Amino acid sequence: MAIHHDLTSLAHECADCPIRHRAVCARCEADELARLEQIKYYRSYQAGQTIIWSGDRMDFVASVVTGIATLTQTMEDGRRQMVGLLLPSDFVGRPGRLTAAYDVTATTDLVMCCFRKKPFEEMMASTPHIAQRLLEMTLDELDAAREWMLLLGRKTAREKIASLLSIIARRDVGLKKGPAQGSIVFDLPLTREEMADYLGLTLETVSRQISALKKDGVIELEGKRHIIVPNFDALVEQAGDDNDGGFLV
Amino acid sequence: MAIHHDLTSLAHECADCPIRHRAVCARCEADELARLEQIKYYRSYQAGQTIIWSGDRMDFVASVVTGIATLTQTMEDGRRQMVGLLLPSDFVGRPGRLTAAYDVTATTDLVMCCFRKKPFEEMMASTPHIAQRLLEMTLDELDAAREWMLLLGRKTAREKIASLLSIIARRDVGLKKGPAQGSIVFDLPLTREEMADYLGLTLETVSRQISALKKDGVIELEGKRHIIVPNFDALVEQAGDDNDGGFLV
DNA sequence: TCCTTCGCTTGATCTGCATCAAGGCCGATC
DNA sequence: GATCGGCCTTGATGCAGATCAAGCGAAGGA
Repeated sequence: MAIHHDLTSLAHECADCPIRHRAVCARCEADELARLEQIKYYRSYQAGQTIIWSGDRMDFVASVVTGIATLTQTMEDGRRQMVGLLLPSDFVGRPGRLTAAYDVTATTDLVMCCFRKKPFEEMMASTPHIAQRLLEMTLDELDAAREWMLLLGRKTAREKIASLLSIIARRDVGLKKGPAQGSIVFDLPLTREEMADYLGLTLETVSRQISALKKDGVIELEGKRHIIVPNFDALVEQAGDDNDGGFLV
Repeated sequence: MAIHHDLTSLAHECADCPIRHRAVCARCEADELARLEQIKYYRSYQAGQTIIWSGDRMDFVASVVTGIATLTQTMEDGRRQMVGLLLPSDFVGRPGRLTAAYDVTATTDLVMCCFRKKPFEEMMASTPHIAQRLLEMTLDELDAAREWMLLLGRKTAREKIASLLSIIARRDVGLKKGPAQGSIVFDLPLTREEMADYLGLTLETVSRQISALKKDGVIELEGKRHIIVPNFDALVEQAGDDNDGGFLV
C-alpha cells in the first residue's frame, strides 16, 4: 500500500482517486507527506470492538483505511442514535479537543491510520494546506449531518430505509456492479439493529420495511445482507429526496 | 460598534468575550483584521425575509451581527426541517462552494456582516490562522448537528421542547437574568411553527407540550413568547441529556 | 368600530411506528 | 448431529404524536 493510500483523506493524487464523493483532490506536496509519514502508525480492530468510548481521552486523530466504523451517542436510559458512519478515507477525531464526544465502534474488521495528535496539530499549524483540506472535509460532513437531520425529523420509515440503502449503494458503486444493466449489488455492512440506530427506528420496523421494499420489487435480497437493486432510480424515488445529489454520509 | 465586534466569529478579544460557548479566543492579529475590514460590507434584512434560497448562487460568506436566521431544508411535498439556527456571531456560507445548500431566512430583523467570497478565500489561503479558526467553528457546528440528530431520532416531544428551550436559554444567558435567584428569563425568537420545524414535530404538538411544561411548573409564560424558567436544572432534566454540557446550536 | 389575519390553543380522532411476544434460520461449538 | 446463541422475521396490540377541526385573542387596516 503506497504512502498516498494511507493519506487519501488528507492528500491524494488526482489520477487514480479511489475515493468517491470526496474527490477534492489536493496537490501532493512531498514534504507534507513525508512529515505525516513520520508521525503515523496503524491500528487494527475486530468487528464489534469499541475503539473509543465517549468521554475518553483521545490523543490521536485517524483516517479509516479499510472497514467500517460508527459514531454513536447514548442516553442514560440506553436509547442510542448513530450520528456518523465512517467508511474508508473518512476522518475521525478533532484537533483541539481532548476527549471524544461519541463512542466509536468497529462494525467490521477495521484498519485505521492514526496520527498522534500533538505532532499532527503542530503540522497543521505550520501547513495551511492541511487545515484547509480538513475544513473542506468537515464542511462535507456537516452537510451530510444536516441531510441526515431532514431524514430523522421528517421522513417515513420506508423513506429512511430507502435513503440508507441508496447512500450505501452510492458509496460502494464502482466497486460492485450488478450483472443486469443498471442494477447494483452490495452487502449491507450493518445489522438491522445498527440500521435502526442510524435511522431513529426500531429493528423490527427496519426488518418490516426491508420486507416491504422486497415485496414491492424495489430491492431483492440474497440471504439477510446481500442486496440487489435492479433499478437504482426506483430506489432513490422511494427515498423522497428532491435532488439525487450530494449525499455524502 | 468596534471593528472586533463585526468579526467576533473569526477573531475576538478574550477580555470581554461577548459570546458564550464559542469561547475559543484567537489572538487578534492586526493585519488580518485590517484586511478583513477592507472586504467586508453589511446587509440588513427584515423579519421573515428569505436571505438565500437553496440552490442560489452564493458569492459571499457572512457572520451574523444581530438578529436570528435559520437554515431549512424542504422536500418536494412541503415537509420542512430546520437544520441550523444562526445566532449572533455564527457563520454562514462555505468557502469553496458555489451554491447554497439550504434556504436561509431571517426570523427576526437581522444584520449580517458579509465578506465577498473570492477575496475571503484568497485571504484564507494566505492566512492559516483563519482556516484554523473556521475549522474549529465548523467542528463545533458538526458536534451541534450530531447532538441534534440524537434529539430528532430518539427524544420524545417533551424532551425535544425542553432541549430547545434550554439551548436558547443557554445562548441568551448573561444577557437576561430573572429576578428570582437562579431563574432565567428570555423571549422565544421562534414561532411555534418554526420550533416544530426545528424539532421534527407539528406546531400543535409543540403548543401542547409547552402547555404541559407550564402546567407542571417547569416553565412560566407571559404572553406567548416570554418564558420564565424558575429552575434551570429542572428544565435540563426534562431534556433528557446526560451531560449538561456543550450544546452549541 | 368592525373585520380580517396571524399566531396560538385545545379537543377529537386517526395512524405509523413502538412494544411485546413467538418462532425461524444459520453458523459455531462440542 | 445436537445444541446454542446471534440475527432476523412476523404477528398482535398499544400509544405518542399526526391530523382534522374549532375557536380565541391581539394587532392592524378599512
